[in-house]
Amino acid sequence: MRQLEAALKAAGDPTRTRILKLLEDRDLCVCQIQAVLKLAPSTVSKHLALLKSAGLVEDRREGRWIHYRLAPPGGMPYADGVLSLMRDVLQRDPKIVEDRRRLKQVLRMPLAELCALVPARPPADPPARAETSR
Amino acid sequence: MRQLEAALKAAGDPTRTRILKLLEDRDLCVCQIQAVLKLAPSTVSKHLALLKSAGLVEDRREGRWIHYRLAPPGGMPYADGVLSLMRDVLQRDPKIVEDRRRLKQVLRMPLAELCALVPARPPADPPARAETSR
DNA sequence: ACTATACTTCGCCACCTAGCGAAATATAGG
DNA sequence: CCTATATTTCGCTAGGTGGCGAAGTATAGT
Repeated sequence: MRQLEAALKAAGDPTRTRILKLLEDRDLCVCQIQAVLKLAPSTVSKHLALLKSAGLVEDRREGRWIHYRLAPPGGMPYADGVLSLMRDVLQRDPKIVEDRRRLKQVLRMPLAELCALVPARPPADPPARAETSR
Repeated sequence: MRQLEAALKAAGDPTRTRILKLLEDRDLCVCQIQAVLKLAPSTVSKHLALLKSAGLVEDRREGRWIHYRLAPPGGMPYADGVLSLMRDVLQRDPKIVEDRRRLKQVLRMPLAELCALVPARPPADPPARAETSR
């Protein structure tokens, strides 16, 4: 029962729902997900950890990056059911569609470039030697 | 997306999961559910209200009693999916099995008797003319 | 009308959770 | 080893949630 609860709670948060829908098409590394969701890295990381502990996703290190993908069938007992439910759902949801659109753009650029700009800064961000602190 | 979230959150709480599994076999009134779960009436009521607002159950007044049942297909968009997921699941879970066992006993007695003893009082409860108020 | 009964609503409390930024960890490359 | 980068962990805060009891609402019966 705990496991079902974990899977349903994991899927039942809107941010994590968005992550699951993003991962439907392809594996993604944290910074790509972050670029689409526009949330702090720590926040994204926490969501991914929770999804993983619920058995809905798995991760795999690839150099400096950690790629996440939907868990394949046969893992934790209720993950399959929840994942296939999620797969059938929200295909036309505006937020999900918008996320997919943004993902397409994100996938255009190499990881190295992407992660540099991911904190969602306005395009122009001159170094601006701020000597104020210390 | 809000509706999917509501359905998943509704199903993702262990107490509400137990309620949904109880309702699989037959409609039940609040006091029957309460008798099985052994929770305060206000607590059960709140859970039922939440399940209802998520579209997972519906209610129907029957004299003094309000009966709840699982929502039939074709209601809120994601209720069906979540309900059929729930139906396939936890059939052997010890808590669920125990609930079903208790439910069988509860169904043996008429509603009138049941509700009287539901607050889980010790068997003897003398009237004790309390003239204190008014 | 009043009382009793079945439920719901309200107010409260303890706990959990999503978000952030700062600090820690891990890998790549000099 | 040292720096840079990608991700996680930690500490915090604001808001959500499950439990309860008390008070309110609705129906049945007198």
